[in-house]
Amino acid sequence: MSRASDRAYGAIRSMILSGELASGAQLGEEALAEVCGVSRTPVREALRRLEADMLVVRTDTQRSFVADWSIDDVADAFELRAKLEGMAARRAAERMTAEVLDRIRSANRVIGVAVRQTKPDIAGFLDGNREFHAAVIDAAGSRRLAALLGSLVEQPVVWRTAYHYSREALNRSHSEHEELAAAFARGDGAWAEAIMTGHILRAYHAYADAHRGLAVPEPREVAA
Amino acid sequence: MSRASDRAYGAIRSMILSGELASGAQLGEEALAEVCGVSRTPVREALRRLEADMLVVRTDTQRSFVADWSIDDVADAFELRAKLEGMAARRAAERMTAEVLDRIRSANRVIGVAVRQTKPDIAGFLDGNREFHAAVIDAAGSRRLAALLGSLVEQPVVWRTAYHYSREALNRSHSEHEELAAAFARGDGAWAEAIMTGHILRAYHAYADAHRGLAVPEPREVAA
DNA sequence: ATGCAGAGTATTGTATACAAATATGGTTGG
DNA sequence: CCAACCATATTTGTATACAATACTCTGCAT
Repeated sequence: MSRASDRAYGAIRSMILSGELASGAQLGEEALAEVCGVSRTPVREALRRLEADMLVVRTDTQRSFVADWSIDDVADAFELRAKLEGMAARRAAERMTAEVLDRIRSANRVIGVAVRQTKPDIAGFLDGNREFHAAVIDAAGSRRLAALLGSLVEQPVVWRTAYHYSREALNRSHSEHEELAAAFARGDGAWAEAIMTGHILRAYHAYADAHRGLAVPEPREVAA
Repeated sequence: MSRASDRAYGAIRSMILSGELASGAQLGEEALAEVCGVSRTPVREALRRLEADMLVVRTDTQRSFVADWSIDDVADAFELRAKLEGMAARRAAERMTAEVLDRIRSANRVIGVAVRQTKPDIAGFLDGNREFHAAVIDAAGSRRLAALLGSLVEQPVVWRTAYHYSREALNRSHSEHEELAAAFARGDGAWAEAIMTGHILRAYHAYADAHRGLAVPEPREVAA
């Protein structure tokens, strides 16, 4: 069984990503320890990890809060992710193997099935998408690049917003994945990088479009 | 006064960067607590932070060791840094202010003085260099980008190797800084990005050249 | 009303004790 | 001689107690 600090980390993290713990909510160590059924020690460790993930911020007086992702923060994260995952795609293409290509194509099939439903299967789409991008990052073969991207892929609000994506956005995303797979098959690093970078930036715009259409509370300010 | 965990973090970090704690050395919590004059609790926190910085690795059985930076790891880190700091330079150029430009130019003067000594003042060069790059990263105005770059700029071995840089490498580095300042003054983001990316990659080659000339022990293997 | 001072409350930081897990070294059986 | 195994020593994980720090709310003075 996993360690208490891992369980606390996972529990708090998923509460943040799901929105159960809202932006700006204070994260008291005692209260979280209660919820997770452990002592403060593993909770403290979990909070520090989440802080490194930028899902949690601390004030200058050491109080922890759920990080507040303004629309600018999200744009910033996507811009960085576009650049870094572009690099990952190029490297992956340069060292592509049959096994990895299979993994990528099988992820694409999942996405294709999800997108073609009469009512698109968003959960399936997200699963396939996650697997596709994980495969690319693994194939890039850089622990460091993988670590940097780790803090950029999971963002609160963003995945939940996928449930409001337009069918056009979903179809375009799927065809871009196909195009990427083709570039990988040819070992065309420059092309893979260009497609991937554009793909992430378009994913951001799909998010921003869906986001604008929703009644989103203004992000409240949180101490630096 | 700073907190015990901060002192432990700084102490262990500088021991790693200076080489006092060599690659592959085991980092026992008890022993470090003794050295730092604190209990294990803050030491544990420091080790987790250093792990996030990738200066420390942990085995699958939770033992901590000083990370082993092979020449490939260093190349990888520089490649990422070149890309990200290129982004930072572009953003900085786009939002340049008179104050920031002053800060950058004053850092350049420090570099210029250090480089022009009959026997180059490497410590001064490194100080000016650090300040220059810190100013650019600050001016980019992205907390997230700054956080990602944080784990890439300080590398064990690398700075120590600067003491073996050739005069040509130092002069070229200085003139590149001047060229960057000029791009910033013009607000020329694309140019600043191009120069900065090349600048970092050349810094890597200066490192690799100096490194090859030294008697460097083969990196010993360390458990994953 | 507004701002400041102080006591009292709540929260975080550190040390320590003990439990759980892992490494080590020697012994035995093959 | 080697490998598997057990007892022991070492190391890490967690809980808890207490200290230090930060917050809050009241009352008072302006």
